[in-house]
Parts: sequence; structure tokens; C-alpha cells
Amino acid sequence: MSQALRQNRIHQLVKQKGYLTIDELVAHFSVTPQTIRRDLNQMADQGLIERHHGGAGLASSVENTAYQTRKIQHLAEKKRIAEQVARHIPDHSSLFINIGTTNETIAQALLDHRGLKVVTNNLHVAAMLSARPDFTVIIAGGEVRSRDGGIVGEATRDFVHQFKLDYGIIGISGIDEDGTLLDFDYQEVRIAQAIMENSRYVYLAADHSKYGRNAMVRLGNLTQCSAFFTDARPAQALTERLHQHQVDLHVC
Amino acid sequence: MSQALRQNRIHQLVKQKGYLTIDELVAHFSVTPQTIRRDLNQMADQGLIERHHGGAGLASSVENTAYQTRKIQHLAEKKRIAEQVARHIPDHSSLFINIGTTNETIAQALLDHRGLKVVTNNLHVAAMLSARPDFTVIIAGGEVRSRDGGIVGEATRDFVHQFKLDYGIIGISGIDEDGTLLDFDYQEVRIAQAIMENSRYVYLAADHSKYGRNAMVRLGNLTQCSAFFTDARPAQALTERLHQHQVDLHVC
DNA sequence: TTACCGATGTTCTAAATTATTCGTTTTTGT
DNA sequence: ACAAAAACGAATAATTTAGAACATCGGTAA
Repeated sequence: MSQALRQNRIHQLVKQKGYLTIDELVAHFSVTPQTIRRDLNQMADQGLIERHHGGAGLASSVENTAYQTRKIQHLAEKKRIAEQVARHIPDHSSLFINIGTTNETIAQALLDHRGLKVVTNNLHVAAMLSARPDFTVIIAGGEVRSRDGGIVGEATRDFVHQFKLDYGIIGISGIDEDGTLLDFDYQEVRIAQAIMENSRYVYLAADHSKYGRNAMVRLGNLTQCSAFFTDARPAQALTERLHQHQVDLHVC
Repeated sequence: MSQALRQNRIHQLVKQKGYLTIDELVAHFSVTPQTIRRDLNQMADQGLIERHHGGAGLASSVENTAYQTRKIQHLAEKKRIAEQVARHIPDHSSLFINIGTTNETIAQALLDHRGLKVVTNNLHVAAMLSARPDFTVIIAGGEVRSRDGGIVGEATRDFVHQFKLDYGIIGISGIDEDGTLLDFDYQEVRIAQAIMENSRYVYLAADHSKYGRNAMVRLGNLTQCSAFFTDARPAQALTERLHQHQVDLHVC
């Protein structure tokens, strides 16, 4: 195994576990401690990880928050959903992306696209997509919530209203049995509504954990969307309603 | 099998597996390692794959931008400077941070502080600092430059003018012998100036590579700052000027 | 046919990577 | 605080890989 590859794997492992001892890495890769030290030192020089005695951990910029753990939940499902959503977004189109871990996974999947124009109030999405020089990334201004990297508030809503884009990609906290979309956060709902108003197509992405979850604030109804991407078939009644309102259902 | 055909197959295999050793390819195609190397080098020249020792892998979609390399240059010096700047920022104070890799290092060093209130037009700084729940991070809105994660423009300047904070931390591209601060980017300069106007203390951080570098746009003069943090003692004349204007000089 | 051209194989030296050894520093247990 | 154990970094040796130079092969066009 080459050095580059091993360092990549180490980086992934560190991001996953938060901390690794040299012994663990020696056992994992079957090389000498000295080799691991060289790797870790090189990576620390690049700021990829933080070097400690006996091992290495995350560079302090990426601390493990509640948000980080939420991000790993249902990751496989989210990735499948994200792949599917990305397939339905053509190159060179314009889109909104709002807050939510599912949306961030979608942003990741969109990295292979070309020339996208993206308006977002999600700091993580902006950071991810702005790495692509051919993308236009526009971020809303305001106070950043540490909880999820979201930017919310009146000003953000006005900001969204400046645009009229092809696609709006929104995430939610819960879906009621009758298709009512629910969220925990009042401000976030206002922004999602603004996005729905100003998008030609509205794509909703939600994994099965959102079914029947009780959140407080009403956002709208599933029937207002153009397409619904999920990983588990919804209840029969809801499926029929979607069909009636010509909402495309994509079960991934 | 022709060269073109083999290279095509290699490309497919790399995309499939993510990484291939030369040995694997030698076995797969029954040719000598030298032939494989020639193939890989040619393909790497075209940017199709990324060459490593012992094999080749995917060309990372996140291209190694000029920004990425700039970020590693003088990293050790930048870290020392950042530590020193951080020591001069008290907990619970408010500050501006603008664009630049040095500023990002400073943001990193500020992660150990408490209750900071930060206004920035630097996406990376915002992402880093927003991980801390007790920080208030406010980001300017607008188009994100992929080059450096900066948000610039008229609106950003107005945004800065909304605030009056304790500290302004600015970076620059060059310092002339007489202390003139220079930058390559006109828009960036406007924002730095706005920050200087609206900060009670202005901290300038610049490593030695900035001395005598010729950038085009005039930002201001070192004497307008409250303190100057660097890693190498400036020329005698400049040192005296700083002393005359009561600018604190910190050589780290 | 014959000279030429590109691709491949062969050989050899330089460079990169890894393992090993050893003295020094840091951590840990008492 | 002290000593043992663990970990570190530097130096060096061993191994692997890279790259250049040249020979060979097969096809092509004059």
C-alpha cells in the first residue's frame, strides 16, 4: 500500500473515530511505528490532523458536536437519497439548498456536476460547494447557528426572495401521515417557505426516520413539492395522495 | 492491446477501485512496470488520474487550488504569529476577521477562547469558529469566491459598516519599505479599510514573505494599526517608524 | 525492400519509502 | 520526586519504485 493511500485512510479513520493511537494504526496497516509517526507528522504539518503523544486526533477545527453525530445517522440511506436527487439536477442549473444534514449529503453528491449556481443559508454546503471554481455559490448573511451551520432570520428570508431559481432542495424534521411537513424551528420554516415560493421545482428529501415524527411548526404539505426522495415507501394513503397531486415519488 | 485501449481500461479501473498499484496493473495487462509507468504518467499529465508512489488513484475532484498550497506555505510561522495574536485577544471580546490564510490560522488559534463575537467575510473562518456554541459568528452574505472562500463586494462593505467592534484582524499581500500596506485585490482592500474604520484596535498579521512584495492596491499604512504581528524583525527604518507611531511590534 | 516511427522491453542509477537502531524526552506509576 | 516504561526523533540501512537510456519489435510509407 502506498504512502498516499495510507495517509488517506488514516485521515478517514481519524475523522470517523476522533482519535487514534499509533499502536492501533500499526496493527491496522502492518507497518512499523516509525512509519506511522512519519505519516502523522506529515499530515499534522498540513494541518489535516492534530498530533498528540501516542497518537493523533482531529484538527481542533472539527470538533465532535451533536451535529456531527447526527450527520452520521442513517448515512447510507442519506447517501442513496442524495445520489438520486443529484441525478435529477442537470448541469448548469440554479438551485436553493437549505439547512439539514440530508441536504449536506446532497451537496456532496452535487460536487460532480458542472457549473451549478447555488444559493444557500447553510454554511457547510457553501464551504463544500465553493471548492469548485466553476460553481457560483451565494451565501446568505447573518448569524451562524453553531448547532447546524445554518443562517436564519428575517434578513435571510428577504435574501432568498431576491432570487428565482430552477430547483429548491429542502429538508424537514418530520412528515405527518397526511403529508404535512413539519419542523422544529419557526425561523427555518419561514426560509423553507420562501425557497418553495421562488423555485420552479421543489425537491424534498427525507429518510424514513422522518415519518410520523412530531415536530411543532407546520411548513406546508408534501403535495406542494415537485418530487419526494426517500428511502422507504410511505404509507399507502400518502402514496396515493402524491400520485393524485402528481408529485414524483423516488424510493431509493 | 494498443496503448490507447489499455489507458482507457486503466482509467475505468481507477474510477471503479479508486486506487491501483503498478503491480496490479502489471499482472492485469501482462506488460512491464515501465510500460505501466509511462501510461500512468501520460494520464496524470492529462489530469485523468493522480500519480502516487507505487500506483495511481483518482484525480481528487477538489482540485489542489493555488489556495490550498498557499495555505501550507510558512505554516509554522503563521502558527506562531497566530498564537501571539490570540494571546492579545481577551475572552468575550468582539472582532472582525477578514480574508487570508494567516487570518484562518488565527481563527484556529482563537478556538480556545470563550464567548467571542466574530464578524467575518471569510467562509473558512466562519465554518471554523461556528463550531463553538458559545461564540457568536456573523458572516457577510454574497457570492463566495472559490479562490479563497472570501465574500467581497459593495454589499459586504456596507455589512461591515453596521458594526463597531473591539478588534479588527486584517491580513495583507505585501508591505512596502515605508510601511505602506498593499493588496492584489481592490474589493478586498475596501473591506479591510471598512474594518479598520470600525475597530477600536487594528491588529495586522503578516509573515516575512510579505515584506517588499509588490501588490498593486494601496490599503493604508502600518502606522494606522494598533499592533503588528510578524515572524521576522522588519527593517530598522520601519521599526523606528512603528515606534514613533506607537504601534506595538510583536516578533514571534 | 528499406528507412522510419512509435510502442515496448531491458538495464541501470537515482530517488523515495520503510525498517531498524539508539539516545533523548515525555508520560506514568509509586 | 523518582524510576520505569513508553514514545519520540535522528541517523542509517534495506527495500521498493521511478526515470533515463538504449535495444528490440512490428507496422507503415516511400
